[in-house]
Amino acid sequence: MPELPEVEVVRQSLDKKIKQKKVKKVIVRNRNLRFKIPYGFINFLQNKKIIKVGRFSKYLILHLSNNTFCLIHLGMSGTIHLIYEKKNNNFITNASFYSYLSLPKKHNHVEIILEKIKVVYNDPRRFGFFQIIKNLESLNKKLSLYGPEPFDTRFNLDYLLSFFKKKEKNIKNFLLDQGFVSGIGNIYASEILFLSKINPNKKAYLLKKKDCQKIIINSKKVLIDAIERGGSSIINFKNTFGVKGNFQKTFKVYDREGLKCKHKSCSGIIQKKNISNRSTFFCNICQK
DNA sequence: CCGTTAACCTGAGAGC
DNA sequence: TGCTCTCAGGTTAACG
Repeated sequence: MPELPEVEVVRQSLDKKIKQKKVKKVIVRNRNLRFKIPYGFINFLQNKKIIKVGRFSKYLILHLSNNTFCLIHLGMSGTIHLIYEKKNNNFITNASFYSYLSLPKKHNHVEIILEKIKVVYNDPRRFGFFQIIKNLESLNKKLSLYGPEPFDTRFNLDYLLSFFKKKEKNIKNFLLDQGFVSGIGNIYASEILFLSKINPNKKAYLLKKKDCQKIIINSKKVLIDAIERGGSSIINFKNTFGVKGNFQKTFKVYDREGLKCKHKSCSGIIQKKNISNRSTFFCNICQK
């Protein structure tokens, strides 16, 4: 589900609604996520204050009191929903809220109950995970394993050219490689390469300066546009209030197999090909 | 070191 | 209706 823009949309509403609130109770219904939720998880969160909600790449970062942190990764199908408390310990429950959202309630694996509001983590495929981090040093160490986000000044021409040197791997795979650049996923990789008129199969070492510049510019552009439109909702992405994003309505290539290329004066038809087990959409005519 | 593949899961939709 | 098959926003261990 979630690439950087979707995670950012979730972050914004989470931060607005749970910042400065204290964790009253934590319920773990199913600890078998991608990584098993550690047994100390509940005690770690309990009674801590959520200072703010941050994000790096596709991770949500709960900044907690005592300089501690909780990372949340949404995997493929994770969503986070906020539920308000009506009266004392009486949260708006199944009947109204869940039918309204058509949420598969059985996949609510974790609940974090705060003052007047609770955070519910729902994830049918269980590819997402939680991670507790005990100090700032450990957080930085963990995040340093990832490449810069496209917005980072380190994501520049020199960086791309030196990274691509002698690399046989195709550019599509590089955009998905979180050690190279973090935050881009399968949808936005296709979109970025389309705008840049670069063929996803192109080997990285063959890319020219101009190509790299286009990739840098369009990576930022695509992600920012997507954030502004509330992310992309293909199957089940929803923000914390159960509302879908809109970026999928403006896809230029993703999910457009067999349709006309959207570049001006190009007569191409969008193709779908499997590259490294991921669907990839592109125009064979204008993406060289 | 480099690049690719399979595996982790559930559910939706297509085709028969 | 129901069965089988394919596919889905991510990551990573294991392999050649």
